[in-house]
Amino acid sequence: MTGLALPPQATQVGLAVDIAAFAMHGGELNVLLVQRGQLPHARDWALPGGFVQPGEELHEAALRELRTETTVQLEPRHLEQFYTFGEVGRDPRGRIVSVAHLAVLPHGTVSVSGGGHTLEAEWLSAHRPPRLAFDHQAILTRALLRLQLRLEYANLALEFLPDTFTLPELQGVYEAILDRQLDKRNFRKRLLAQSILTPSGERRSGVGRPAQLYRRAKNVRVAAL
Amino acid sequence: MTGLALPPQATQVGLAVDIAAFAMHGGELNVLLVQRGQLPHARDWALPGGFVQPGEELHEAALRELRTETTVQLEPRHLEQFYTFGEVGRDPRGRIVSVAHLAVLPHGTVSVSGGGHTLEAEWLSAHRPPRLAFDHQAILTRALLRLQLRLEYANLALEFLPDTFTLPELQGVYEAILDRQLDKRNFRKRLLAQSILTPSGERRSGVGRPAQLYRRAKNVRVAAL
DNA sequence: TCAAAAGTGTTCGTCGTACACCCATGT
DNA sequence: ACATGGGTGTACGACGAACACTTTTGA
Repeated sequence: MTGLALPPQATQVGLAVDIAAFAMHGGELNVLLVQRGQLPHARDWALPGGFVQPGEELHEAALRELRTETTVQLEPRHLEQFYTFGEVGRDPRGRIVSVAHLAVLPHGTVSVSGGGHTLEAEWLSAHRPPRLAFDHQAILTRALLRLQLRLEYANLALEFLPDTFTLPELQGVYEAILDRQLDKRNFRKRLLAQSILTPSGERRSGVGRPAQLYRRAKNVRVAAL
Repeated sequence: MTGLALPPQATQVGLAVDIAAFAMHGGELNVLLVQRGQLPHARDWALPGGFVQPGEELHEAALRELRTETTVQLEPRHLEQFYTFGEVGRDPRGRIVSVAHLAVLPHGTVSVSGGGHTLEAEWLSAHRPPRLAFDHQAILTRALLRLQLRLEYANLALEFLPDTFTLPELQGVYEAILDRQLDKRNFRKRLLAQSILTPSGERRSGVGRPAQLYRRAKNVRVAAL
């Protein structure tokens, strides 16, 4: 670091992050929402988020807000910035620019509750959410688009599931994210052809015929960008 | 707007925009670079950019910086934000977060020269640029990736050309952006099948056989996101 | 034996890719 | 006539979409 100073024309704005955190619950794609405890928009639902602190990286701020505004314990399996919302009038408190992030939380991330400045935190339907504060509906819509894009040519669906899972479960994740039904035979053919799955040898019992369990093949990573 | 104030924990950071502006010159994809006139990185090449002003939208700031740092007259045919660079140490002057934009300038945007705080502005090779200041090489690389993505399923290539153009010229734009050769027959088949082009009836003479001129079909718009 | 969920193959259309020769003009 | 760049068609493989019945288990 040199001793150079910020030039005077450097506009100072509030820098925030908002997080659209997704997880699967009961076959539905859910998004993590908090109920605001402060003005503006007190008692309205909103995406978790908050101001970036000095010296804090953007993704660190996103992780911190997830942990302090909700009681999510597990680390996100995936976290990426996807768009920056900076429209002048988007926040009544002044010029606040928000770098929006998309997070995928692993299976088992169930119990959440409010913390910090929030009254409550809940997993709610991502495709049919309640009315949201600020421009958070626009942020959520864009997050869903990005998630659907990623599904196709990264393998983000695996991040929603535990280590071992069945093909019908994986298909359920795809269907919940795309919000439409898929053909079972085509889905299996396509997924198995990618050879990103290895059968674990075990089977999962329940009602009906037991399903083969799979796990992520070695050397398979989530694609970037 | 209400009288609500920014909460005290709202970190103030410098908010900037940087622009990767592309155009075709002599069959090569060029990017608009400026030579810095100030520290840090004085005399180094950099992407045009600067601080967002109070009450100014992000895309307005990008347009303003293009106009003041260079003498580009024409309006960009396409302008989109593509990533926000906010790493703590990316600028020695302090915490500066930059919303990076991708711009496409139309054909005929040739003469540029420095203005404002820049010594010089030039169109230089986008795929083989000189050494760049700050993290601008990373920004440029990401801009190129985004441009290549857009090429496929928006029709951004048309924005690089004048109203009427020949198919070999359009193919040249594709090849310059993708930085590889394409097959002439396959290219024509694919483009004509999209029915986004209509023959203008005229032909362009020169050396060799005259080429059919095309123009963008009515009702064809550049796709969003 | 029945209900419930898992598993399996084929056909067809579309799309990308590889590949070589003739055509129209200016000099 | 020749050099220069424009224009054309076919064959093949890969991939996505549509579509119905059999298998395995627990109750």
